[in-house]
Order: sequence, then structure tokens, then C-alpha cells
Amino acid sequence: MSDPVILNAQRNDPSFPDIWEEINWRGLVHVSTDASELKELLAGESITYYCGFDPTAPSLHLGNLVQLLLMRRLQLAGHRPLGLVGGSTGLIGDPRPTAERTLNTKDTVEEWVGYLQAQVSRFLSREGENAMTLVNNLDWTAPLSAIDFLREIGKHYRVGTMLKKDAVAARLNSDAGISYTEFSYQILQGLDYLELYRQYECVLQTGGSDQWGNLTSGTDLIRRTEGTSVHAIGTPLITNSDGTKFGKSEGNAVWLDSSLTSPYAFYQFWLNTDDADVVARLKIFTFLERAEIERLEAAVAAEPFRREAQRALAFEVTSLVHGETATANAIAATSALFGQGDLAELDAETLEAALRELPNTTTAPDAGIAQLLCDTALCDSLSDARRAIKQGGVSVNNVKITDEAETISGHVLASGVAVLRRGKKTLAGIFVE
RNA sequence: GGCGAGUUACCCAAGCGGCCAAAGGGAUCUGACUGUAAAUCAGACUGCUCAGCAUUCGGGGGUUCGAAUCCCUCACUCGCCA
Repeated sequence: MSDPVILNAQRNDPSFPDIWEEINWRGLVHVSTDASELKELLAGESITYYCGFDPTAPSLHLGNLVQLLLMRRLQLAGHRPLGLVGGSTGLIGDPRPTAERTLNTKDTVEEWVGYLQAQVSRFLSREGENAMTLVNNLDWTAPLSAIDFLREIGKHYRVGTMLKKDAVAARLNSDAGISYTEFSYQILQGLDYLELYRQYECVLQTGGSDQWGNLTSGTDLIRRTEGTSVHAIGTPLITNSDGTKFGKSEGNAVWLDSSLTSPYAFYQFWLNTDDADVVARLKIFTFLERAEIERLEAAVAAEPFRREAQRALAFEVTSLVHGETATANAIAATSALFGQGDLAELDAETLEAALRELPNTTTAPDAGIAQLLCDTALCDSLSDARRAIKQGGVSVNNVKITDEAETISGHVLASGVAVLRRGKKTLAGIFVE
């Protein structure tokens, strides 16, 4: 699945004196261990670093992409990544601030581990001197007995320190409380870092700043057991300037897996980035260089309506995640569906491909439009569909529908398809047989 | 353990026997404007075989021609006193 063309085209911006400067400029460092030491370490000989991904879902999402890109930038700077997929930590679950997680079955977690490993592999090069190595913490935790775990690892942890970690403290203060299982999570993550230090001389761990307590769990453990100082970098929590949560589209997570979030939806997500956020996103999510990002920043300021920066962002990130072909299709779909042109004049193949990207349904030629709105999930119920039509919010092939009892029959294009639209940007494909 | 207050649609919140499918605000959706934006204005926001009908106001039961509104009971939440 990895796309060597895309990976080979990536490089860090040579206008920065070193990688530490660049990742700081890109806003990827929120907290870290000693900054001057890190700067020196990253500018020197190749080091080994790691970042972990827990299989809590069948796919990674945009939050994970931030980590993957930071890893890739460090790899491009000559360092050696370890991609850890948490076969064991995924069985435990890190404490979320609000509530206890529901445990997934071992079979499910194992299946998800496979999916995540494949995804991680696509973003990091597996060629050359500093090729990425996949590791799974189940390999070293599964053989460990509870007694050995408590004697060799547990002895280095003070409960007082563990209780003070934000993730734990938040839960202790909430009605949900916290199970011993989740309370133990930080020890497992610390153990991972120690193990990777011993096996691979891994001296840097990256992760989200919300994981900071888990990152320092490892650096502390290594200091105690090995007497060495190792490093950690916490990336900032990405927020939208309007206060909404980043990485959600219509309330759903934006996934990297194309079967969970279609390339078209993915492209649309980025294209709809707010002006106020687009520059920060370009820095974090693309390999565009500083000069180009500054040019785009000026473009947003001067001609916001052209949305050049959003287009660049959507193109870059979609290419990165879904490849050139899927991106070209998403762009073609976008211009076909949002363009001013007559849909009937579009070539059938482009249009059909575009409709396949959308929620779509196959139907008989006399199906009611209101029913089709429900079938494609554009509306919640027939009443909702009728209401939408009454309000003038529904069109087929860009022709407004006014009669709520109208059928699709008069609207089918020569190629046997129709474009159903609710509002401005909620679309669905209709295939008539 | 004792006393008191509460549980209304996605969220907050009015209603206290018929005029209640249920005020108001937020969220959301649609229209106008626009850049597939923000802000603003307007409309919608239980379902259906839709000028009508069905189901809804914590659960169950009852009173009444008629209940979100009154009574009984169960569950949960929150105050005050032990």
C-alpha cells in the first residue's frame, strides 16, 4: 500500500538550519524534555525514536496523522523510526478524561493491530539505512508474568506520582472513577519505552501532549533503571479557531481508511478549512516549504475567496493519504458536483466515479425523491425529506424540486444516474436501473 | 436514617386539568447574502398513508368526558439535617 512515489518526493525544508528548528516552526512541539539537548541530539548522528498507536479502532485518524508526519520528518532528517502498534496497550486502554473504556475482545484488537500496522507502514519509508521498523508491545508484555511485572517494573513506580498524572487525576475527580486496569496503563507505556531503549537504543518518544504523562512515565523509568536521560516530544492538541473540535466532519471522526472516510469526503474536509486555521494546517500536515506556505498565507489575506491555500492543503493531504489517483478523482468529483457546468455535458465516466464517492443508492426509475433522500441518509425520515423539499432545499441535477411527491423518473441523465442534493453541499448519487 | 426539591423533545428550560406536538434559548438543518466561508436576517426542527391521524412530557397504575398538568406506586438525581 505504501506509495514510494509520494514518499520519495518528500523532504524537509532546507531553509531551516536543522530539523528541530523546522518542527518548532511547524508548531509540532508543545512540550518536550530539555530543548537544547534535543536540538543537539536531532542535529547529530542518527538516533532511534518511537511513537505508539493503540488499536482502539480499525483505522487511524487525523490525530494520529500528526504523529505520523512528525515521525516522517524526523526520518527524513536521518533518524530511525520504530512504529509501535500497541497489541498489549490496546487490550488495556489509556484512561480517557470522562469515562472508563469498554474493553474490546482480543480477536478484535489483534485484527485492528494488522490494519494499523499497514497504515503506519504507508507513511514511513521501509528502505535504506534508517528504515522504519514495526514493533508490537504484545511481544514483550505477553511473556511477562504478573509477578515479574510487579517485581521488576512496579517497584520503580510510586503511587503518589501515578495519582498526580492529569489523566488519572481527572478520572479520580469524576463520577466515573478509574479501574485498576486503566490506572496501570502508564506503567505499560513506560515499560515499552524501556524495552525499546534496551532493544534498539531508542532515545526519543513522540506523542500527543495529552499523552505527556505516559511519555514521562517512560523517561522516568529509564532514568531509574538505566541511569540515562532519554527524550520525549509532545505535540500540541490541534484546535479549530471557532472552538469546534478538529478532525470531525459532521460529528464523525475523519479516518485515514478510505472505506471509513471516502477520499472525496476527506478532500472536502480539508477544502472546508477555515481561513483562520489553514496556515497552521499547512505547516503541520503538508511538506510544503516555508516560502510556499508564506506565499499561500499572503494569498489567503489578499484573496480569501479564491481559497488557494485550502485547495493546496486539500490536494497535499489527500495525495499523502490516498494517493494521486484518488485525489484526482476527488478533485474531478468536486468540480463536477460544485461546478457551474451542465451535468448532462459531463462525461459519464467522471460523473459516475464522482457519484461512487458519495453516499449513493440504486433504485427503480419511479422511486419518489423524498424516499431517495431517506435511502441516501440525506434526510432522517420521510417527514424530514418532505420538509426539506418544501423549504426549497432539495435539487436533482441542480434543478430545484418543489413537489414533494415527485419521482426521480423525469430527472435521470442519459447515463442512468442523477445527482441528488440537499442544501448546498450535501450530495448523494442515484443509480437507476 | 429524617425532611424537602426535582425528572419535559439533541442540550438548557417554561408549562401545573381542555386554547399543548408542548413557550423561550442553544445546537442542528434549510433559504437569502457569500468564497462549498464567517457574520447577519428569515424559516424549519416526533412520525406517518400529512389541511388528517398516530405516538410523546422518568417507568407502571389510577381519577376524569378530557392529564405534561391531579392521585398512588417504583426508579433515579439534587439540597438540608443526622
